[in-house]
Amino acid sequence: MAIDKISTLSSKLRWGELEEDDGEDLDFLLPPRQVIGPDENGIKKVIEYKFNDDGDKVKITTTTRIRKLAKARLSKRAVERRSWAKFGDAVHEDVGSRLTMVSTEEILLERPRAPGTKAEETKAAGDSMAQLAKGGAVLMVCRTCGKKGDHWTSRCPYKDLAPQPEGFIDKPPTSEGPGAASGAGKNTYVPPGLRAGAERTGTDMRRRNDENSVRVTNLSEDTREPDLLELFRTFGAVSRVYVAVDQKTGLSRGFGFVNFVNKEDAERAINKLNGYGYDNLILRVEWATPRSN
DNA sequence: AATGAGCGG
Repeated sequence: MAIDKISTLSSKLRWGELEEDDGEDLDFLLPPRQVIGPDENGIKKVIEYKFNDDGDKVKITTTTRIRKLAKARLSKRAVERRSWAKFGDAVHEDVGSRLTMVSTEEILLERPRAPGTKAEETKAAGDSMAQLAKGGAVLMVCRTCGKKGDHWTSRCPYKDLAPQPEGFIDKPPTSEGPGAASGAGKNTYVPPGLRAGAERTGTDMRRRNDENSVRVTNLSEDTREPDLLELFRTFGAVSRVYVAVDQKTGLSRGFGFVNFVNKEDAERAINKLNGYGYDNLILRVEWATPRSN
């Protein structure tokens, strides 16, 4: 740092007086501060003017080296990166001017999917959009027969006729049939027991067996599901018991259903328990008609 | 007298 005396204040303006006056600041009398550089060597000069304690006007030159110091801390690679051309949002920035940018670029993530299914998906989405435009909701498209707005896959009237989905990748799906139309089963894992050629037992385990459903009416008001189970399980495996309960009052509505795994057991239960006295009432036990939607 | 809830894409 260099300090050069430039001039001495006039006798009129004594430093001591100035300080004691209302702290008046005479810096406005001084030339403005100047900053030169830093140059290519990282040399930066700051020139400022001040009054010293004796009231002399002095020029203070401060010389610092920035770049050199900074460079010493940077790795070679980091220094090299500074010369890289800017790209993206920083393309209009000067080389070396800014090291980081906040990216506003949109990144779309792709869902990994087997190739070839994309077009179908897009098309299906398009169909849905078209339906929405017409004002209809697009819930309920049967995956078995492809019919829209009529039934869920689990209630498809053709579910027993439809070809079962083929096995895993080693067996390509058939190109015709309603199953293929909906794209169901394609590249989808199918458990061995359900693959084509697997042994089929008489009962289809994927379906809830509403077939062996028994309706029980004239139950006393305090009969609950555990009671029904106790009463009916003596005839065979029971898959479900249900007692209709009023949603508001929580009171039993006096009837319920019992589902049997085996039809014969259901039949025997009906024969034995219909007309049977339970609590203080005579039970009615008969086949239940399949429930509506 | 009386025929269930809820689950989806």
